[in-house]
Amino acid sequence: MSDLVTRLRRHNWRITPQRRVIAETLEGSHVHFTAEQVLERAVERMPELSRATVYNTLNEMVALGEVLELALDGRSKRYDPNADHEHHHLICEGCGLMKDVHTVADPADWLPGDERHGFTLARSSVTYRGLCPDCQTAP
Amino acid sequence: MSDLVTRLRRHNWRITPQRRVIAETLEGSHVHFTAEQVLERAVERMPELSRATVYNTLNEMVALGEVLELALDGRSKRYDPNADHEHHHLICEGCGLMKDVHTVADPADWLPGDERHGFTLARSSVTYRGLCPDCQTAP
DNA sequence: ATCCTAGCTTAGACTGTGTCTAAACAAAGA
DNA sequence: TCTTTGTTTAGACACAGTCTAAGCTAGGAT
Ligand SMILES: [Mn+2]
Ligand SMILES: [Mn+2]
Ligand SMILES: [Zn+2]
Ligand SMILES: [Zn+2]
Repeated sequence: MSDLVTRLRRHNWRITPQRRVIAETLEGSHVHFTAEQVLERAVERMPELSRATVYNTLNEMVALGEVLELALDGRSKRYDPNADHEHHHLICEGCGLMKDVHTVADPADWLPGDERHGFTLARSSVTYRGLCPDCQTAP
Repeated sequence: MSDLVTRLRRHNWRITPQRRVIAETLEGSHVHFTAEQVLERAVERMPELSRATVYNTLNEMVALGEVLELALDGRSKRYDPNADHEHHHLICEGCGLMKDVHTVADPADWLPGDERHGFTLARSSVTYRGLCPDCQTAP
């Protein structure tokens, strides 16, 4: 049913009712929810669910590498269940709309050796900002 | 003296003593300070300087386009006086060290037309994460 | 079946980061 | 000088997220 739940189960991590609801909420139609948005929606299915559990669970899923944590503006972090598909983000500066996008090559290839300062590279992410079609016409 | 101050002056924006101290602090040897770090250091030169003025001034410099605001983790924003030189960032996941880096091409070229969802692109930024030389040996 | 233990969940207090407000202050122009 | 407009200030406030201490499971051992 939930692909994220099956990925999580592989880490032999206990799938409690709370964790299941949180994972399934996160994976729903719209992605890139904030923790508070996950709570809001998950509470509809499990009214006694607590804020602390949502934050704890999201942090654990990030630590397991099955969810991405996006800190793209200075506001709430956003959580992305799509951690098993390499992708980047395109954000509308007008309305905040966020789309997944795919680049034609690995951004790491665009960083020459003499710009790496002896670092080992683990991951790269690209953020594109602009205006969505709606915000171009009605600014 | 301070290149940032001369850039700011072009916007016919009043350079008050407070704003000068903030701009010069931001432009000092180490870049990518948080607002609190700017305050800490600026207060050494102007003890009566207030926290509100630091936040106000940094936001104004960002709005003028002369300072970049970086929200790369979920913690404090960082302020980058180097807004007139296109560059990206390489961050150590061990110690938080942040280096400026330059890519061999414009990241906008890596995003094909059919991945733009009708957006107009305004700016692109790449964040590379990994381990710095120190953190590789002493993890 | 019962007990034990480790892990999970909870409410609410707490912290860090940033914004807002209202009043005092400063500068520039008439 | 007087007026007007913009700037600075202290502190209250708001938001996002973490921590704590207590209670609650679930599963294993006996
Ligand atoms: Mn995504
Ligand atoms: Mn920089
Ligand atoms: Zn938009
Ligand atoms: Zn390091």
